[in-house]
Amino acid sequence: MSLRKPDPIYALVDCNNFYCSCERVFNPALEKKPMAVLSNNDGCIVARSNEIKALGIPMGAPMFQYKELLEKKRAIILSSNYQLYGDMSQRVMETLRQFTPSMEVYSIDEAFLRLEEFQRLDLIKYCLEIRKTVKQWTGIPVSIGIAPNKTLSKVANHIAKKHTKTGVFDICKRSTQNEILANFPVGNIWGVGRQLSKKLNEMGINTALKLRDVDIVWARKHFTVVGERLVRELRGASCLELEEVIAKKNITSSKSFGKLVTDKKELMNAIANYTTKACHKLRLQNSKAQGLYVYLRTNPFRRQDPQYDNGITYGFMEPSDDTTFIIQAARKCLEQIYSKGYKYHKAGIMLLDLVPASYKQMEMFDTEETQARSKLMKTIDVMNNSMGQDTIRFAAQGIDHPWARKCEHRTPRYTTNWDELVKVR
DNA sequence: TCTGGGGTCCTAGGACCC
DNA sequence: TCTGGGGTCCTAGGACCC
Repeated sequence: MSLRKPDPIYALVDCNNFYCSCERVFNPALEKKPMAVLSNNDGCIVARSNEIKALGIPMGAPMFQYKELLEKKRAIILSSNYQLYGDMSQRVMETLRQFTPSMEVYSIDEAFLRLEEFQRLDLIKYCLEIRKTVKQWTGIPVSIGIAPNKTLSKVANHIAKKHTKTGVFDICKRSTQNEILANFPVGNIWGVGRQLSKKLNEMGINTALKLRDVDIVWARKHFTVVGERLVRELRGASCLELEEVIAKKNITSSKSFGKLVTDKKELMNAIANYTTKACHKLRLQNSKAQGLYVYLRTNPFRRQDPQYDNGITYGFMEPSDDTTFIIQAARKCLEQIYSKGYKYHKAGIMLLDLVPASYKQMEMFDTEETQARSKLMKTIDVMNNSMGQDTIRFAAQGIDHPWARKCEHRTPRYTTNWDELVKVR
């Protein structure tokens, strides 16, 4: 009897056209119709139904370039509804957890599952069951790729989505790998972006199979450790681990404005809002930040305007999760980088070098005041969580937000707002 | 007119130390 | 005129992902 741990088996579960599918769950009339979901400020297309993909509209395309075509095709255009998608994502992930003890939530619509424990079962059948359950419990269709590592599970998922009726594909067998990789464009591999793809193609390496079979030392020399790891994974070794708990190392909040902003007060207002949002997230993951980065920039697409792009970091004496303190720090940063006369288009903040909130406090800083403030933050979070975002706000956030952009086509937040529940007549 | 937002990892190069 | 070498830490910037 061998006590050796079985080799890993990964399944990548990926929701099909996730944002579109979420919308369709609550409005079945959208089914089979061409539809797209726009980025935060209705600027770019960030989710496309199959019908839209068929029109050749790429991911991330600026809306204004395709407006005419979309209107002609009578496409349904929606603003993004992140509260809805976030909530639906949680439901999908909870469902997936029923099927394995080890899983990594990789993004809002993807999760890696480890399935080697279930090898005695027919894994394809098992995945079909997963797929059916997710659909039944949440209404969201998913595709599943089964493989010996993450990179190949991405390949398998791609095949599952595009070339199967079942939505499940297994690439564990060597012969299957040979066949699939030979026809898989190198640029579609996870981790091969535009630059790398261009370079590889120029070298004549245009399929995943060709990349798999290059010399490993050569791969390292030309494409660093990243390239070496890629090649190893294509060969079937598992180099990227499952990361079950991922505490973020930084938290960002930034947005481009609805109009160009010149006024320092308005900028401070926006920055206070971003800071508040980021601090809330920070406390949600039980972290504290050790520093802050604040940046401002003009619109690089407006060639006619003088350009400005500047940021500044601010280190804290002590890790903090206190919104009031961090807003003050952000104010100091803004004072330093604000320059009069520019038309600003975007501002953002980043909470840096996060550490666990339990991180040992230096006694001199752990005063009654900081303890009281920490209690205050908790109270604010509890109230805002139960009564809605920004029920309690900080003065610096301001009341009017003339810089904010609208989302003109947002659907109701069916699952998270009492006022917006689905009405059954 | 209109071009997202939130992340990670890796490398190169400078500063600094002995 | 000669002008070390190795190590670490930090930061900026590039590339990639969803």
